[in-house]
Amino acid sequence: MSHTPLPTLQDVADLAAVSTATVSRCLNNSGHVTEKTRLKVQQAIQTLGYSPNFGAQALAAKRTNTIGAIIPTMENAIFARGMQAFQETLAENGITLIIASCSYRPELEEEQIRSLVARGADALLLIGQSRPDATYQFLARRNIPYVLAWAYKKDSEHCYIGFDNQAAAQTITRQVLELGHRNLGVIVGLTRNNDRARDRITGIEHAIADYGAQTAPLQVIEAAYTFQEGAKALDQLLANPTPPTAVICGNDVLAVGAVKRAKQLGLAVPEDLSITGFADIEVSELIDPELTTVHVPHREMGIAAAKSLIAMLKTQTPVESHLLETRIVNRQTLGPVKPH
Amino acid sequence: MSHTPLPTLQDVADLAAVSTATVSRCLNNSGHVTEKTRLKVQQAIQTLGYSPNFGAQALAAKRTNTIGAIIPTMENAIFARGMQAFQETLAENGITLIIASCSYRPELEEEQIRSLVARGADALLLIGQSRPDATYQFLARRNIPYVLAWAYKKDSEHCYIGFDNQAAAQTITRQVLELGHRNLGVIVGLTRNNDRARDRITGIEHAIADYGAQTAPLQVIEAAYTFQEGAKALDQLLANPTPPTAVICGNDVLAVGAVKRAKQLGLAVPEDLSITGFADIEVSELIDPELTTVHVPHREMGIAAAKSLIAMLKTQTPVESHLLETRIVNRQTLGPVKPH
DNA sequence: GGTCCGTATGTAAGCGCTTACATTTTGGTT
DNA sequence: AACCAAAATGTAAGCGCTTACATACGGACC
Repeated sequence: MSHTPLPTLQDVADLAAVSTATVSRCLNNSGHVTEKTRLKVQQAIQTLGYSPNFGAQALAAKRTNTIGAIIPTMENAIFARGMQAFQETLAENGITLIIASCSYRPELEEEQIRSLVARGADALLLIGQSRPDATYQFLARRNIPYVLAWAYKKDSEHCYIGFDNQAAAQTITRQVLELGHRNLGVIVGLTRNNDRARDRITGIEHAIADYGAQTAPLQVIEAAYTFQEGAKALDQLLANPTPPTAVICGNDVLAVGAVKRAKQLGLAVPEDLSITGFADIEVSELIDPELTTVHVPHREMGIAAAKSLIAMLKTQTPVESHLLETRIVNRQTLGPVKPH
Repeated sequence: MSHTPLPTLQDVADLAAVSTATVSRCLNNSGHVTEKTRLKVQQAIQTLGYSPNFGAQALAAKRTNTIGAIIPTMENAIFARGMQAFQETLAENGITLIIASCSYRPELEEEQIRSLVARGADALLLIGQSRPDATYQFLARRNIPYVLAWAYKKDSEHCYIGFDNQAAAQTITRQVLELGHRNLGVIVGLTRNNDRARDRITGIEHAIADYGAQTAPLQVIEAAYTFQEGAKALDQLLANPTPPTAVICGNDVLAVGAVKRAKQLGLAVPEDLSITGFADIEVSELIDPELTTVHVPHREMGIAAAKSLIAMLKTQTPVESHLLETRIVNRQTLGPVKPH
C-alpha cells in the first residue's frame, strides 16, 4: 500500500482559491466567513478528503479538545455508567475522553495525572479528594481545570460534582437501626486510599451515635473492592462471638460478595442477616435476594461533571460545586431484626 | 494563579548547556548520548519541571504514541477486563489508550474510527470484523495499523486477535446435546451489527446438525445486550407450545437475565431448564445458581492485542493473527434433561 | 461620486519539537 | 605526534496549523 501524503490545510486553501486563514476559520467556525466562501471550502475539503492534523492543531491552538479521567478501576461496573454518560456529553461538545485507571493506588494516580496532562489533556476528572497537595499544585501550575467527582464537600476550594457520602451512609444506617438492629457490622473499601469510604464510615458512626444503642463495639472490616474480598470480610465479621445482625457495606461489590457468602453459609438473607450496599450498580438487582442499597445518580453525575469542565474551559474561571441526591432503594436484603 | 509559561526544550537545552537536539535525543533515548551529558540534561529537566509539549512532539515526530479502541459498550463488563489488560500493556510501552464506545451502532463506529484517527491515534483496536469496506480502505489510505479482537478468521487479510466463536458455541452446544436435550432455544445479541453473534449461531446449528436429533425447529431470539432483554427473550422462548429444555445464550449478560427470569417464573435451573452463557464475566459466578458458560481469555486477548499493535507500529508490517483458546466452565446452570 | 466604516480575506510569524546533515570531539593506531 | 574512523553534539529546516495584524472590499451616507 503506497502512501500518498495526506492533504494539508494549504492544499485545501489552494483548491478553494482562498488563504489558509480562511480555511482555518471555516474549520473552527470562528465567524467572519461568507456563506459562499464556506461552501467553496467545504467542497474542497470533501474532494480532498481532508482532515486536520491533530498535532499541528494542538501546537498552534494550545489545546487538544481532550479531557482526561482517572478512575480507580475499570474492572467492575462502579464507574462505568457514570463514565459512559461523561463521555457522551463530552462527545456532544466535540471533546474526546481519555480514561486511565489507577487500581486504587495513589502513586499510580499521580503518575496517570502527569501522563494525561503530558498527553495534552485540557482538563481532568478525578475521583474523590484525597491526594497530595503537590498534585493540586501541579495542576494549578499547569493551569489545568479539574473536578472531583463521586464526592462532595461544602465550601471547598475544589469543584465537587458528587454526593454526600457521609449523609447517605448515615441515612441508610438509620434505617437499619429503625428495623431494630443493634449490633451492626461494617465492610468498606480500603480507607487508606479512599476518602469516600472514610466518609461513609463516619456517616455510619454518626447514625449509631445518634441512636445511642449499639450493644457491641462496631466492627469495621476493610476490604479491596472485589466480590471475593466482600465474602472474606463477612467471614471475619461472623467469626465474632456476637456476630452482627446487619452488615452495612460501603459498596455494592462488597455487599454482593457478602450476600453470596451468607447464602453459602446457610444464612437466610435478610431473615438471619441483613445486608446493605452502596452505589446501586446493575448486579444489585440480579442477585437473589436483590440488594437493598443506596442509589447513586451515576449518569447525572457524569453529565454534570462534563458540563462543569466544559464551562471551566470556556470561561477560564472556577465553577460551583454540584451536589447530587442519593436515595435508598429498598429491595430484599434488609429486614427487621430477628426476635429471639 | 498567574501563569508563567511552561519551560520548553530550548530552556532545558540552555540550562544544560547543550543543543536542543541532544535534549531531544535524551528524551527519546535514541542513543548516542554520553552518560555525563544525559545526567546534565536529566538534571535540567528536573529543576525546570519540564515535560514535553504533546502537540509539538506529535507534529514533529508524526506519531502520538496513542492507540485507540472502539468497543461496542462500556456499560457492562464484557469488554472491561480485556480493555484493562490492553491498557496496562500499552502503558508499559509508553502508549496511551483512548477508548470510545459505539453502542453496537455501526454508523457510530464509523464516526468514532474517523474521530480517533483525526485525534492522532497511531493504531486501532476494533471488535469483530463486519464493517463497510470503505472503513478498511480509509484505514489503509491513512496507513493506520489495526487488529480485530474478540473474533478469529483463518487466512484473512486482517489481523485477528481472538477466539473462534463458532467452534466455542459448537462445543458447548454439543455438551448440552450430550446431556440429552433435544429441544434447544437460543438467545443471542442482535446479529445485524454483530458478527460474533452470527458465528455463535452458526456453531450452535452445526452442533445440532452433527447430532441430527433436534425435535423441533430451533428457536433463535435476538436481543440487545442487557439483562432485561435476556429476561424478555426467555419469555418468548417459553411461550412456545413445546418450550425448550435448554437455552444457549450468546452472552453472559443475556444468560444471567434469563436465569433470573426463569427463577421468577418458578422454574428450577437446571432441573426444569438448563441455561448456558458465553464470555465468563464476573457476574456469572455471583448469581445463584452459578452460570455454566464459555470462558474467554479476556486478559490474554487484551495483552496479545497490545503486543501485536506495538509490533506493527514498530516494524511497519502486518502481524500474524493470534488464536486464543476458550474453554467451558461447568458450574450450575446446565444439567441433564428431565425424564418425563 | 467620494468618504467612511464594518466586514471578509490575506499575510506571515510563530507554536515546540524531531531529525537529516554538518561539525566537532574522542581515543585508538601507527 | 599525526592521523583517522567512530561517536557525540550542534545546526537549522521544517512539521501543519492558528491568529494578530494588515489589507481589500463593498455598501451607506452625504
